[in-house]
Amino acid sequence: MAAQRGEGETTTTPAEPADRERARAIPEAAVARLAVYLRALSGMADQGVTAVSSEELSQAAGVNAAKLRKDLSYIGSYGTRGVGYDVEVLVSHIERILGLTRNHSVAVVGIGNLGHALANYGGFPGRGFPVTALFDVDADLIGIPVGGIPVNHIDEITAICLEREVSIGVIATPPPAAQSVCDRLVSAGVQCILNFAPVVLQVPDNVEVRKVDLAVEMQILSFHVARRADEAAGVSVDNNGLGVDGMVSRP
Amino acid sequence: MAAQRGEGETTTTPAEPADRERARAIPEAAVARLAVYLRALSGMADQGVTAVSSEELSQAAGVNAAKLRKDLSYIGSYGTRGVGYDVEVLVSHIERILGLTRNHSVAVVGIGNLGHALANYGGFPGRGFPVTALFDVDADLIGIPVGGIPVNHIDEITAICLEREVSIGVIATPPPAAQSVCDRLVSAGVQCILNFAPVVLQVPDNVEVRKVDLAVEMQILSFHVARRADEAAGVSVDNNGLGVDGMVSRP
DNA sequence: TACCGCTTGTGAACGCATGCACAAAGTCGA
DNA sequence: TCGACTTTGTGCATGCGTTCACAAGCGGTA
Ligand SMILES: NC(=O)c1ccc[n+]([C@@H]2O[C@H](COP(=O)([O-])OP(=O)(O)OC[C@H]3O[C@@H](n4cnc5c(N)ncnc54)[C@H](O)[C@@H]3O)[C@@H](O)[C@H]2O)c1
Ligand SMILES: NC(=O)c1ccc[n+]([C@@H]2O[C@H](COP(=O)([O-])OP(=O)(O)OC[C@H]3O[C@@H](n4cnc5c(N)ncnc54)[C@H](O)[C@@H]3O)[C@@H](O)[C@H]2O)c1
Repeated sequence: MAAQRGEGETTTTPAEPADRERARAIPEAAVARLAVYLRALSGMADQGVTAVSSEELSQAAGVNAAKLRKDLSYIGSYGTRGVGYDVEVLVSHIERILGLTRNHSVAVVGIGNLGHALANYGGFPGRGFPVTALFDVDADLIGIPVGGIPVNHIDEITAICLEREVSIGVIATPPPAAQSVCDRLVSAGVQCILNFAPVVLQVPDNVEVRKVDLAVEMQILSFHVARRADEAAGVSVDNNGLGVDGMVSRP
Repeated sequence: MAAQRGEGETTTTPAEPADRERARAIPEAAVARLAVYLRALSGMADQGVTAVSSEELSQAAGVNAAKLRKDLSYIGSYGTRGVGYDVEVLVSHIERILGLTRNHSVAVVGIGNLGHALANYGGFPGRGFPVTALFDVDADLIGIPVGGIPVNHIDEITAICLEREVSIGVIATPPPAAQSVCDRLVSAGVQCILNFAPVVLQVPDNVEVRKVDLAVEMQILSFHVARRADEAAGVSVDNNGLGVDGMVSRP
């Protein structure tokens, strides 16, 4: 990286990709891992560790060392060859890249089973994600404080989100309500949404949605159980199981 | 372990792509989507829809139609050209592939905020994932039923998991306890684990772990906020930049 | 029966992500 | 000061996953 010319990206620029697209220089997958590295590094810092090698950190994060180094290279060269990385320096750079240098106010919508757990969870505020607003439709809940924050009626969502500068909306309502809640959040200027409802949300291009779908997670696990069972049973391998008449010619 | 140079010829040819390895013919990413298709299809079936085209289904699942067809092709050819897919047929084939033809008993460990929400959640049993055991260390919780299941002490985990044939273990304990809980689950023969604790779990090869890490999800969203803000501010995309003094002014 | 329009299934191209291997670049001890 | 040793940063190859594009196949229709 030292003697590089002002080109920035070394790759042979292919034709003409939209300039704005250039922005996403860091692969999404790498971003997710950076968050994991950050947590491992924070833990180390708390224990007084000041330096770490890619080998050690990769172990703590459960990834390949080469991959870790490549991930870090996306954000710059902050290591010292022959030594490793300074924990604090790395922490601050990852925090900068992830946009953690400022707080991101969070609103939770749907204060049922899951909403209560989220609102009571102490792990977010400490990490720069203060929960500042809670919403529901249930009259019995309005005004009741959960995790120190009183629940507001969903109809106040626009005003309150703007006022409290909510940047992340969490949807924990029943599936049928999810899309409408999502629309309201978007109208209120919220551009990031974390969705727990098992529904595919429709949003404008400028809004980022991430979903946490426990049923899907379980089903993926189930798939692996089934595959393992099949393997053990010696069922050679054709996904066409159910041989009934599914097997036709395949040259 | 820096590699010695004597091995120039290492090209590490895999020599022989093991035949049995052919088994994993279905990409993991596709498996996750199949679960989403399944949900969309179930919803359609409930509404009396009997046939669906790849275009319609892909829309409902929020993916590209070509990708959907390729995903479905991994499990066989069950569509009718010129017509589309029979909803029920597709449902049954996806269920078969995902191993949903039999129930998967679930145990939740750590009945705190999150554990309560999970235990009370009605969405799992209906989908073939009955929660059959709850564990905690807190004496005040032992014996109390949550979602209809009484909480047992963690020390009983092995006996109860074996007895109730638990195949999926959900970890919802504080981070420091997660690894030990995981080890206990594995000893009890549980081969699939869903982990909510922000910890990288160490497990044997024959155990499948999936993690749900809300802090990471939030940080990914934060990254996008930051990226958007940078873009809007016209900061040409250079991940270096060290904001400390870089923010002072923009050329 | 023969044709037509529609939708599937898939070969092939492309692009992203992973992992390897090694030169570059630094530290440390003598 | 020098050389040996350590660890980073990255070019490159490989493999996976996505997307495109279209022939094959099917139902409906004349
Ligand atoms: N609880 C879990 O462990 C769990 C697990 C997986 C998925 N989920 C999903 O998370 C969501 C919430 O689950 P839950 O168990 O907390 O459900 P819940 O029924 O306990 O809570 C839902 C809450 O949303 C409120 N609500 C309903 N409509 C609303 C609206 N239009 N605007 C605002 N609030 C509204 C209800 O008043 C209620 O308080 C569901 O979509 C569920 O499928 C939950
Ligand atoms: N609550 C949330 O919304 C949320 C969000 C993100 C992540 N998490 C993570 O999920 C986990 C649980 O969160 P929570 O808010 O429910 O915590 P909590 O403190 O409310 O509950 C933890 C429970 O685990 C039990 N426990 C502790 N040690 C145990 C052990 N060795 N064996 C069995 N049980 C044990 C405790 O008695 C307690 O009941 C934590 O790791 C947390 O970081 C929670």
